[in-house]
Amino acid sequence: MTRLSSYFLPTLKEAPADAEALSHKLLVRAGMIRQVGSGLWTYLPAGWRAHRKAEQIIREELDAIGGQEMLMPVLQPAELWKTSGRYAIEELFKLKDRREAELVLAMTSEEVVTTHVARDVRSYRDLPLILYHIQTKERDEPRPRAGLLRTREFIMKDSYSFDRDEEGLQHSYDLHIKAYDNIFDRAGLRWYRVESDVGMMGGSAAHEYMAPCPAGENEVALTDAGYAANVEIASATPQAVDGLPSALDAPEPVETPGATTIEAVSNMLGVPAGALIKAFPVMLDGRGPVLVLTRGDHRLNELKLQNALGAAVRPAEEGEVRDVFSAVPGFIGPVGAHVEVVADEALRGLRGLVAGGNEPDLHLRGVEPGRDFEPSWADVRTVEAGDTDDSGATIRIEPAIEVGNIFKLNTRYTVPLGGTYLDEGGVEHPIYMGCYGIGPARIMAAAVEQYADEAGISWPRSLSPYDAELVGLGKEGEPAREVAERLYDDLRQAGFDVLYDDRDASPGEKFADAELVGCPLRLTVGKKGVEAGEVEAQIRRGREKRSLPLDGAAEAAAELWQELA
RNA sequence: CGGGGCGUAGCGCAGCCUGGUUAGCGCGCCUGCUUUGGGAGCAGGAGGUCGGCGGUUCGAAUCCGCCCGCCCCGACCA
Repeated sequence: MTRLSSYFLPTLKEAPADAEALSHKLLVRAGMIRQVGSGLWTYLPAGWRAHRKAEQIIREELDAIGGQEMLMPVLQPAELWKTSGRYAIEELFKLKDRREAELVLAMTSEEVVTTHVARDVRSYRDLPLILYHIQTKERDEPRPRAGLLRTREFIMKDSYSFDRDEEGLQHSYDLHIKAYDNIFDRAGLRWYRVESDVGMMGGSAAHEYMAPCPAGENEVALTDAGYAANVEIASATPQAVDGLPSALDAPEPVETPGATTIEAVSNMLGVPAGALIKAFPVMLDGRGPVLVLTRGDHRLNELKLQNALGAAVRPAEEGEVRDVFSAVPGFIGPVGAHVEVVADEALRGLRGLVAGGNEPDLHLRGVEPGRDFEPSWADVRTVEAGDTDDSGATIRIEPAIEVGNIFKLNTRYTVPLGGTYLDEGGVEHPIYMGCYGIGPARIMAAAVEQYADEAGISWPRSLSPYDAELVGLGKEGEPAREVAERLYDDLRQAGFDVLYDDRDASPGEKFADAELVGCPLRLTVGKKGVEAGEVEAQIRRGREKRSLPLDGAAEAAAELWQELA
């Protein structure tokens, strides 16, 4: 029984002043969520129903690939995290109990699940396994934001696969791709599966599922030819430099007083920014100084640089530029450099470039990589809209919400935590592992972001808290109300989850609330309709209205429902 | 962590600069009557430690100091 007259669905005419993202504003206004603290949210009854719809889709698809649902604790011994090497993570909440024993609040559950597998899996006969749970996660985020998009406490489905070798892991990974594709299709989202960073903590492959929308925190590079990657790691063919100066036989000094920026040098010499070599003096963890070069119109991508060099990178400090690089800040360049030089691939083959002269107020023109200095080459720049993929298709860049990710961990956790098995010959091997996450709350937020209109939320029918909202007009005791009551029963008989607006409120208020809350179908029973023998149906997405016969309205509504997205 | 902003009734805001009786407005809420196909009308009513602590002052929402909370941009997000 869900009658609005007694249901806790506190809708608001105005959004909280500090809400910025559309999903944040609408989920609050529609009475789905309320804030408790920064990054801490309560799901009110209707919001929780939507969340559970998302969970259930995830559960069914994970079960379909052989996943086994379980439940692990949020509160975990610090010892496990010390063993795995993750205890130092700043986002990890750490605490002590009354006996001063150290505990953590889990942000994911690799340590615990691996411990169970390590203890109880001994034979190749016990593998493969896919284990998952849908559990609260805690993260001490530096900056929670945008309602449900980035919170300190949230519910996540995390699954873990255990296989005897890389081939098995690949199979489990492929199964998850299949499950995830189904999940996001069923959730009604527009989504992309993109290549993503494997991180510093080991692992050999990773993909993210991205739902494009303006509030997204991530950027994805896409082409119509099917290229899809997180901008963090995307690669592409750069656009050519227009107006490159002609080549010279040897570099030639040119006075550039006070010109320490790309823009200043470019203006002073009358050459495009792309004709410049941008030089970044960086310090490499455990390897010392490196001079990194990109084209002047390109941006260095620190993550790609770090991955290319295989070590953590930090910018050199001003003193280091002078002492270690023997260079002048603002005029640093690769010709005659005393340190290792790494050049971005986009510079390869270019001639007639302008580079810093390593002396105050001096640049060199006619510079040619490979002739005037010998770099090692790497792809370390950030791709841009307008670049092209291998097939020649043009890159576009869209903001997106990360709604899921899949990750090959290999033996990153099984080795430190002792996860091994014996093969047919009695030989011990480490177990190969994968981990796979989905945030149901982000699915909700992405659905709101992607489909909302000026009137409010428009849920995909698979996520909607209720299948339909029934609006009964008129006063209690009037014939229209009795008809509405009967239809309410019929709809429930027909298998609908119905939200019935039986409040003593004006029609306008009821319609506005129904559209704000966003059920895919609205059925209205009023005096006029009853006299004409019809029920008005409104399809929320597009707000198209249709007339249904009063006799058999529930069946007609069920048919209409089948057509909805 | 760097930068910016905000904190006065459930929500949205004014008042603060220039200190001075019972701190206002709109929406929402309660009661009654009317109204009922697009956020109704009239009448009456309830609701506020002005984020907290301390200071200045005869007197502080208002001035000063410290603290707390929240939002946005950036950094960060293994």
